[in-house]
Amino acid sequence: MRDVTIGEAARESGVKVTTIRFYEERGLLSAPPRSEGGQRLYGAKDVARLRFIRHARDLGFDMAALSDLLELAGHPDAPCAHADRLAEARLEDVRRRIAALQGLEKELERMLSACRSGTVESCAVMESLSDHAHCDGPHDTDALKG
Amino acid sequence: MRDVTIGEAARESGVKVTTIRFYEERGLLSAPPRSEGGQRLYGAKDVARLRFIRHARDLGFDMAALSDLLELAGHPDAPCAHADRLAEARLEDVRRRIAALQGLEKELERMLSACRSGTVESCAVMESLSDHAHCDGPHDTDALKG
DNA sequence: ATAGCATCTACAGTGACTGTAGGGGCAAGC
DNA sequence: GCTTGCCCCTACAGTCACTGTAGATGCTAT
Repeated sequence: MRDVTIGEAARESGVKVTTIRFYEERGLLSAPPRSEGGQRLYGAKDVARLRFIRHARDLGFDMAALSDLLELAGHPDAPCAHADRLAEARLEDVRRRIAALQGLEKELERMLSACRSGTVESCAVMESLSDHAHCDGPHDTDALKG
Repeated sequence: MRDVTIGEAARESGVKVTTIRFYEERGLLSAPPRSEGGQRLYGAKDVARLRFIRHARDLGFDMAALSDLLELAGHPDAPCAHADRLAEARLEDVRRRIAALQGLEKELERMLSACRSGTVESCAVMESLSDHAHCDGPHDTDALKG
């Protein structure tokens, strides 16, 4: 378990140097020992923890959930129901986001397919944005001009 | 075109009171006239502009794109190619996010379906997070934001 | 006149970083 | 030994698009 500098830990884990220091400040990572010159020295466990963090962040877990997950990781004998719940909450959130984005995709497609590259006045994109029929309330396209 | 207070403008447009003031500060909305008591007074055009802003924000346009769109809205004779490009960029971004999130959805589903509610040590969720095999490729962390 | 909500300004806080300024550490080449 | 050049250090400001707060004032209804 040789020690590596923050730069190498960054390269190995895929977490940026500044972000590693930020995680240390936020307590996601404990402060590592330092070299005589004051540089941080990381071992293999730290790098593994960084990779864990990065993977979880990539999956959309926020830092609060990450704290929980890292706490759990330190207690392998505990029941995993908690981790399970966190993952389920993530999955629900991801599905909600997908549904919302697919709605946007449809609306943007509709806007673009109707665009005839004329002037702004008759542009479907602008009309679409002025038209709040898909949100709520009345619309008044003319009121925006001038 | 009767004038309304910020509260009513908020109700009619669906943009919160504080957010309206924030937009004014950022120049998305020009400073409206005031009542004798110093309260902001909005006309129908302002409310329409707020609805336009809200709709565009809902569709994921950021404030820089919004400035462009609002500028365009003021020049109805200009060609609409610019608005078109903005919408296309939005659509591409939305599709990238959807693809990224569907990847996450699959991974989370896999994690959860393998979880036997045992201990953390054998929990598929934790294993999955520790295992970086599924995430070596280039990453699009942005896909998770917003 | 009073109650009670709406509005005002000004500023701090959010999440998860990113960027900058101004310095010091460290290995290689001269 | 000295310089070059990259890596690292701390501390703090900036990002985005708001949200929240405090304390004062305006407006409306009773």
